[in-house]
Amino acid sequence: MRFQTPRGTHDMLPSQAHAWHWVESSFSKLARTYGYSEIRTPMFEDIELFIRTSGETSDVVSKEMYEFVDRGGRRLSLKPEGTAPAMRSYVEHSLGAAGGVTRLYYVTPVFRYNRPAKGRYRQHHQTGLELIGSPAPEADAEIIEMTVRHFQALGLRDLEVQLNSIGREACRLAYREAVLNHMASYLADQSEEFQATAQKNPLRLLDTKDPETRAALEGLPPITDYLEPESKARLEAIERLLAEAGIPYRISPDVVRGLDYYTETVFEITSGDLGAQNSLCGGGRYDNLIKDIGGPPTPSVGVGMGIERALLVLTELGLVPSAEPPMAFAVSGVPEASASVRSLAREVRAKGMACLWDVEGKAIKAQMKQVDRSKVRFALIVGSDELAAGTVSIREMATGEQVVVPASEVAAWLDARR
RNA sequence: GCGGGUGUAGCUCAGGGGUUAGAGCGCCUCACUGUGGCUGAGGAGGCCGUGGGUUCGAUUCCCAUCAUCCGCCCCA
Repeated sequence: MRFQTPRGTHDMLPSQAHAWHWVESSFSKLARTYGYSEIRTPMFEDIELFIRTSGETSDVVSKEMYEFVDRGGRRLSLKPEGTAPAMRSYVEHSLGAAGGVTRLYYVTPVFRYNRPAKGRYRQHHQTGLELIGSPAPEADAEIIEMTVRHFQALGLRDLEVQLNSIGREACRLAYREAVLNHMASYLADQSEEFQATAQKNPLRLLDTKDPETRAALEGLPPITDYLEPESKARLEAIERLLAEAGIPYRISPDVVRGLDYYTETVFEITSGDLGAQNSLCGGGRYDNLIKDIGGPPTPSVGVGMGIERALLVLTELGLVPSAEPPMAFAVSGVPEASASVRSLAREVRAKGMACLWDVEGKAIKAQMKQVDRSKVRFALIVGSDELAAGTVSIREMATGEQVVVPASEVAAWLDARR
């Protein structure tokens, strides 16, 4: 019996590790420059946390959670998104007690039981940002700007933020009526399931790709026409702030998001290089979430960014930098040189440079082959001549040039060339 | 959850109802004599995804299943 990764999951192989480190470290570095601190929460939570926040009727909760009952009878779910767990922790540990706003970032796997496709996996990974405790539009803009800066730092250009506001409760109720009235004759011909969705959350209809539904939506005023004055002012303020930051954006009435906790601001960034799953990130404001899970009313805004999707685009565009080659490989030309090679390797490593060697003590030819394969920059060769003279022949693999250096100076010699 | 494509060597892929299933790349050995790459000569490696069916005979045809890819839905 041979085993393979469960459906929709992937091993992160050694050949891909540096690309992941690159994205993650670029992200965390950026987050820290804005004053964000990392938070790590468990891989699973009380399932009720997600039902309360994302909403019973959301796709994520209704059909995509990895839920299970543990041996103690607790109903749990692998985390399907990053915000609710972070807010659970914020409330549980009273992270807001210090006063002012709280800025958090995270890097986490998330799990959704959906059908795998390009850019859509059952376990994928997200980087995320949460700015907790401020109703200011400057907070919304900071999150959006950071998201753009993150993708820019990785080398992506031609990014366009798709921004929208879905208003507060009163606005959404009014808009729901408007959608249902506008679509009444069209809906009458649709399946019961489709009608039920339309009743429960008419906003879901707006981002459809079905041409007939699109046609039926023709002439429907955007939700932004129904915004309360405060919401409208917020949206306009965000627009000004983005313009000030030089960030291209577009108001997209179709962007509505699939999680119920969003209020007012929602946004996405999409990529043409991704196919059907073209969203690189999604975020927005969630002013009621913390209150809904038992915390104090705490207006907040955040974003989640997909690492796999970013890597898909970056790979497509050839923007993933190649891994830095190891510095050296210590080769023993004769068996007696073995101890010298080990001590040489130790000295190089002590200076913080990578140095490999052949634990099996193979013939020099075989070792040189390993040197070639391991893509190191320098081979440090100790044969009988070098052993007698207390020297090392250093061969630069790319050019074949070779110099003789006193053994005691090798580490410094390499250090000067990195 | 629905529709379609694809599963043959480590990788990318060809093939085809009938004795030992192929290529390129990769891997191993040897030659080029303290030293990799280049070249030449050898070699290893496949229950043709899995289970059933049709057939004298299946890796090839049919069905199922699993995986994967592309759409739909949804999203990261």
